[in-house]
Amino acid sequence: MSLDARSLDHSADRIPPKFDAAWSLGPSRPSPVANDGQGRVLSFDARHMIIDEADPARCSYVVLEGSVMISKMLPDGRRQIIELLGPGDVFGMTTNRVHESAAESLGPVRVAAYDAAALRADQDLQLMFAERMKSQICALHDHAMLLGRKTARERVSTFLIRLIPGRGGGGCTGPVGKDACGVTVSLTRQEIADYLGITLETVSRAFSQLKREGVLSYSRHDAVTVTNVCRLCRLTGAH
Amino acid sequence: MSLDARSLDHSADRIPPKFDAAWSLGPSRPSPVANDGQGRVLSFDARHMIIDEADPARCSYVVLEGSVMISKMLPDGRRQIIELLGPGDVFGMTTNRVHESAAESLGPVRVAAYDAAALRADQDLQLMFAERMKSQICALHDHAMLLGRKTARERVSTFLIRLIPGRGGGGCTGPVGKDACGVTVSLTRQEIADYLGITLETVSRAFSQLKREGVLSYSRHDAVTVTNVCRLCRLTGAH
DNA sequence: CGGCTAGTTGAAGACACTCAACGAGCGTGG
DNA sequence: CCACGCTCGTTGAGTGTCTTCAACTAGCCG
Repeated sequence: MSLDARSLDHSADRIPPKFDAAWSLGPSRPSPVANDGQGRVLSFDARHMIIDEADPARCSYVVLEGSVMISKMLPDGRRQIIELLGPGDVFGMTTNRVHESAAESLGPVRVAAYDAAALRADQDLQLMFAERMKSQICALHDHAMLLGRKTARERVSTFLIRLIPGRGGGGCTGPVGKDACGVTVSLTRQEIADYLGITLETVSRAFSQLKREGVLSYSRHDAVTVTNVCRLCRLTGAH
Repeated sequence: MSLDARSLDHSADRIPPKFDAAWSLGPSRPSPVANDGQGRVLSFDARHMIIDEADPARCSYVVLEGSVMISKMLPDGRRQIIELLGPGDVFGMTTNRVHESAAESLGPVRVAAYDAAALRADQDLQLMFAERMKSQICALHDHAMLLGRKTARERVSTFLIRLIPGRGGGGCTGPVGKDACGVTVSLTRQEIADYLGITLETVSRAFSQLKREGVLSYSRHDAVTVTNVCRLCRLTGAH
């Protein structure tokens, strides 16, 4: 069994949006987004700030390849990672003059940037943005539930389930044969913590506990095997 | 000084979206949304379920008048209120066959319902939906920060500041003369708690503490005077 | 090998939760 | 009219989960 989720065949446009695990993948296939030349294509290395908080708002972006994380900071340094985005997802939209959240590449990434004029001119592009915003709003709703009401253990379980394409969601088919699955965790413990609204120690403890209980196994930090997906699913609080 | 925020002159389309306090108002002015007859206008009493979780997805909605709250439940009964919406805001969009969150009227409310075909046919409507989704995504980002990283006291302070139009946000002008303001709290303590991701007791304690410290004063539960808006603002964690 | 980063684990403490009692306000009905 | 029940809010006491602080380990690179 592969430890690398990227070997699984699923494209961003077929997965129900709120369980889209595209951002968990390593180097990813090009997104289905048509780029008719109006959008400037930009490439960034890993951990590069694409948008800083309070940057003047010039463009909206589409992720073409790779993963992007959206975050916000409080003046005293507390950080919240708001969204984890994969190919097809959009970011940088604002009704304000400035961006209200930062965007950073998780790995090497390619994005397309569209200024307001380009967007206004292309109706297909507008529709695509609208569709994506809908799915991302669903994901944000789910995440608000996680942040507001779930325990640390449930948060970490939910996080891990989201890494497994097609599982844990409404359209989950249930276990198919041996119910194990390998996933690549491309975030540090600190980043997972900032995403889940807990501390890195709590994340670490939750991982260790799940490992001790036989739900997970791993030797490398970033290559985790979920031994029993259904059991993990029952720990998310959603079922 | 009035205890009723509705007396203040501000329309939904001029307020920066993430600090839009339209949902804090009582009976509200009609929204600027053009209703060209394609959308069915629906009216509901207070505390009426407009959408149940897992309802088949038929329409997208625009709030015309009144306030709507969007929420999700876990199977064990834990609830999270995800969004509080006012005139101009949209809800019910989904890429799925079913709605993934519930919508309930806070007071008497009028909404316009558009099915997919109506939306596809009207480009202005699409644009309006897209613009609103942008602002609501910003609000969801802000709220994720609140839920993930703020203390109970900061959450309640943020909640109260959001009730005050034009204050607490980026475009905050600072105190103008005597820095007091009356607001109408049209949610129960339980609802505030479910919105802020804490318990009703914690909400109550936070209110009491702020009152004891002289930041707030109130005799009725739903009519609160913020005695010193700037001081409250400094308690939100955002400044 | 030393220094650095990332992760794990332990001990102690704080913040919010749970459970419970009590009080205020309101509508109903005797 | 007042008693009653009901809902909603407040407050207290005790508990628990998660945080904080700190020590320690593993892996990596010069």
